[in-house]
Order: sequence, then C-alpha cells, then structure tokens
Amino acid sequence: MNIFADIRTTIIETLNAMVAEGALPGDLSWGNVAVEPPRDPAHGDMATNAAMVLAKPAGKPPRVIAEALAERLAADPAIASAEVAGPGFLNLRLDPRIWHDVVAEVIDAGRTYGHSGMGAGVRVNVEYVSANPTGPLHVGHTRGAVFGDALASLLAFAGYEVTREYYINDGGAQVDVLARSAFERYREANGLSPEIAEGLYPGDYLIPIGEALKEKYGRDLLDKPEAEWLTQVRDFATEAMMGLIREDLALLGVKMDHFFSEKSLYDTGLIEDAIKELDKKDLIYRGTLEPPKGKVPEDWEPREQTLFRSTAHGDDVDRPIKKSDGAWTYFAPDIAYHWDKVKRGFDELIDIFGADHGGYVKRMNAAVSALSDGRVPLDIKLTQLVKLYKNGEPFKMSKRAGTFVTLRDVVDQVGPDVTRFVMLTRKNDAPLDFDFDKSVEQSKDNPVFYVQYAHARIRSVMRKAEEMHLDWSDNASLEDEAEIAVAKKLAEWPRLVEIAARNHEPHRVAFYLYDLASEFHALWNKGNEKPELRFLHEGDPRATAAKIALPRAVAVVISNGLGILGVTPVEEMR
RNA sequence: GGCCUCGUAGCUCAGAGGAUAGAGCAACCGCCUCCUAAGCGGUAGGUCAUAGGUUCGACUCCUAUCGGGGCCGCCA
Repeated sequence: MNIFADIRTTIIETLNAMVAEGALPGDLSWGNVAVEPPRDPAHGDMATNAAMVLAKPAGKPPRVIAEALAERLAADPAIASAEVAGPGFLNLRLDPRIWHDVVAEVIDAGRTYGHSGMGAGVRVNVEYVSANPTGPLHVGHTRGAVFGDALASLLAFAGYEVTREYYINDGGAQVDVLARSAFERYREANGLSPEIAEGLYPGDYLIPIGEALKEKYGRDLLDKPEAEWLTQVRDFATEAMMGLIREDLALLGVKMDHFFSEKSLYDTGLIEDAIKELDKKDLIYRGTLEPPKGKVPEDWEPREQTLFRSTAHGDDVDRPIKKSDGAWTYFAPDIAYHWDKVKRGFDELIDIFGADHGGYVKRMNAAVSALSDGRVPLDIKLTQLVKLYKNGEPFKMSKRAGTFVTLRDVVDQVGPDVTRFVMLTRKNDAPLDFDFDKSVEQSKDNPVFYVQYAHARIRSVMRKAEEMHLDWSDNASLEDEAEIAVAKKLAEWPRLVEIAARNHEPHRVAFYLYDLASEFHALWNKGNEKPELRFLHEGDPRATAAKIALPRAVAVVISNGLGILGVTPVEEMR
C-alpha cells in the first residue's frame, strides 16, 4: 500500500473521466502529474500539481482545472476535502481512517511493507568494491562496499532482481608486482633478507604469504629465474589476497553473488570477441591521438595505436585499447567484462567507482552504449573520499609509512553497524568526514544511536506489554496530532523506497529513518505531559493494545530500513 | 588547457521543477516522583557562490564566471 500512488491513481482516473466528459481535451499526458507530501502540514495530507502542469496544454487557467478536479475528488470517500491553493495546487485532506489502515498494513505486511513492484522483472547488476587483489581493503574501499551493498539491497527491496558482483583485477601488471613482493617475503621466510624495491608492495600482510610459500615450496624457488616462478607465485598470492578481501567484506557483512576474474577473460578469448563486436560496428581503427591540451607530458610522442571510437557514443576523445607493444590496455578487458554483463542479459548495469576513477565514466558508458546498441543503461556512481578524524583532529595516513587505515581497522574500532550507517548518511558523491571517536559516541550527535535508540525504546515497551498478556491488535488508537504525524511518516515509506531506488541513492533511507525516529521520540516525550499518550497502560490491556500498535509499526519500518542499510536493529541500549 | 564533481545557517549536511528553503551540532531558555533524558519543546541564525537564460513556477534544468576537490596517451 502506497497511499501516494493510490491517490495519484484516483486523480488520474478522475482526469480521464473529465476528458470523457469533455471538460479536458483528449490529448493530454499525465506524466508530470505528481502527488507528494506538502512541505507545510497545514496544507493538508498531500498535494498535487495536476492543474498547474495541465493548464498550458489544456488551454485553461490552472485554478479552473483545479476547481473542477477538486469538486470531483471531494466525492471520493477516501478524500475528506480538496482545496485549491496558491497558484493552482490542490491540497487534499484524507479521511482519518486512512492512518489506521496504514498502521494495520505495516503490522500486517511486516518485513514486506514498502516492497515495490517497480523493479519487477528487471535484472540489474551492481558491481562494487572491485579492489585490486594486492592487499587488504582500506577505508576508501569501505565506503564503496557499504554504498554498493546498500544500493543492491535497496533495489532488491524495490523488486529488482539484483546480482552483486566483484571484478577481480587479476590480469594486469599489478599482480606481477604482487608476485615479486610476495617472492621477497618468501626469501625472507627462508632466512634471506628481502629487497623491497621501489614500486613493490611493502605491507606486512605479505609476510604470512611468504611463510605459506615456504611451506609449499620449501627452498625450491629460491635460485630459479623469475620466469619460472612468476606464474605460480602470482596465482598463489592473488588467491591469498582474495581470501583476505573476502574476510574483510565478511567483517562488514558484505556478500557478493559473483566474483568475476579479469584473467578469465584472457583465457576465454572474450576480449578479442568484444573488440570484434565493436569492429563490426566500425568503432575500431588505427590512428594517432592528439596530444592532451594544456600540460603536455614531457615524454609525449605521437604513436599509432588501435583505438576505440568512443566519441561516437559521447566520449570526449577516442581511447586506446592496445598498448604500443601490442598488449591490451586496462580498458580492453573492462570492455569485455561489460560486454559479458550485457550478454548475460542484464537490463541495467550499475558500477560503483572511487572518485579518482571519474575519468573513466564516459568511456565505460560509451563502451556499454556501443555494445548494447544503447539498450542497456549503465549508471556509474562515484564515491568520494573519506577523510578520517580522531577526536576532531585529522588522522594522517601514509602509504609509504605503512600507516594507511584498513577496513579492518575501522570495523575493529567502531563495529560494522556504525561504519555502515555513518557512511550512508552522506550522498555518495559528497566527501565524508569519519571521526573514530564521534561515530561511537552515544549521543544525539550521532544519528546511528538516535535511530537505534528509537527501536530499542519500542522493543523495551513491547517486552513489557508481553507481560500483560494482551490481545495484540492492529487497530491503532490515533487521536493526538503527534500520533497522526508518526502514522503519516510511516505512510511515506513506500514512496521513499521508490524514490531512493529510482535515483540509486540509499542515503535517502538513512535520512528517512532519522526523521521517523525523530517523530517517534517526539511522541514518546509527549507521553510525559499527556499520560494518555503512553503506550503502556497498567491494568488496561485493551488501551495498551490500541496504543502500542503505532510503535510496533514504527519498529517494523525502522527494522526494514536498517535492513536495507545492512545495520542490525538493536533490542536494547543500556 | 579539457572533462567530471561539489559550492545551501557559524560548523556538518538534507532538499523527484512546486507554496514562506529544512535538520543536527554549536549558542541561549525550558522539560526527568512519569513507558529508557542516549530523549523532547522553544528562541536565534539565509543574497541557496555570482550573472544571465529556459517557464505558470528554479536550490533543482541550460550557459558563462568565480572558488574547493578529482582525473587527463602506451599505470591499474
């Protein structure tokens, strides 16, 4: 039940009736007709802009249309009143019964309240994290992981068929570097001193890998030339790193449906296939790029390369897909990977990139557009930097000094729930300040606890109600405006889910939960002044059952919302 | 130089083209013999960076400018 959608349907039906009667011309489109909560509650329960958007195409003044619409809508039993206001808004007041229906519906639907049909039959692939398998995940990856995971859950909640996917960059030069770094640790394990040359990965996390290599190979590899051990060590180290990464993801509660190996693309010839596919569309050619404008790299010299005509699909310049030595560029397997996604039949693709990969958005969009002939939309969401603080002071990180903060560091210190919630209380494309101390602070300064606290309060009350052995009722007693306000907020949930899903913006869920918790806390405190508004009424199971329905419904929605964010709703906070 | 992104209260941030732009923090004033005060109510705080444009209507869309951040052939 989405009362905004329901009322919109009523309005559309009424408009169609007006067309049938000749009160409106027949060639109108209802696409821009919106029904939304009014900013000012004094304006009623919901408002529609129908008269204003139809005024011009219908050739009638907005207020004339609004009056006619109002008259008809007022006849609907669900609508208590319809008033024309301002430039042509139609403010609707609903039959108060509707709020009782909402509460009953929430309790009845439980975990499914807010589920939407908007994604029915739509297969969407969400690719996120996709960190190089060369070390543990760090803070930046954490944000992408949380964001992608919440977005995937949100889309699933909205009815989409979602696949969560991780692209393993195990085919490029960086895993060779990993192998060489691991080999030094292997030498170290065998009592030799490691030579961590410039460019190798210095991190301690490779020491156990060196030990494991010694365990497996003894001293056999020590005197062999690189060519003889590189592949084995690389595969071994890559697999170990992916094991590490899976553990990190598990710490955060992130589950992937599918890990896709870049290396597998080389083995299957999919890259050649993908490029052939582009070639068929006349999008591959040999050519020389213009030097970049402005600052020209010192060693720049014109070279003939194999290029993808990405400008034909909205990119700024064509992109090389082969290096001058004939090897594929990084972009080529990416094209193949996305082609594979298209071939697997996804209707929509979503990629989560770090902001530093923003320069790749246009070329990836061009590739998917070309490979799917524009049929499959690709939405690339960029997650901005996370700035770490400790008690208000910037927390310095240095890769060189080895003091970069890992996902594990963060989760160990503040826990997965806080990590997730904090990272979702900001739009993905806005930089995020993350303060280790403030994020675990148990105060209203901290939205996580504010929302959790609302849930805990409700559960506490419900436990006490259990002891009264009452007949749980779905029929809520809603008299006070504070109660109605909470019920109205609950009614907005299905609409919020659709908006958040459509925009690929899970942070809206976090902000909604904060608002809902706020309405709830206000109602709770009103019980101090007006004891009749309390949820528990000692010796009166009937009154208790009626009053407790509303908070029960709130707990359901908070639980559902936190579920999307991947945060555990707590039973108790003491 | 080009592209992307951001610019909203002192601070941190919300805001599907809709009405008088909203929260939290900080400041000030109140509320616990009462279901969890980790809470609530109130006061104060604004040229939505700037200038144009699109239209019934712009914080929102377009153009230009200013400012912060990111990226910019054969690295990933």
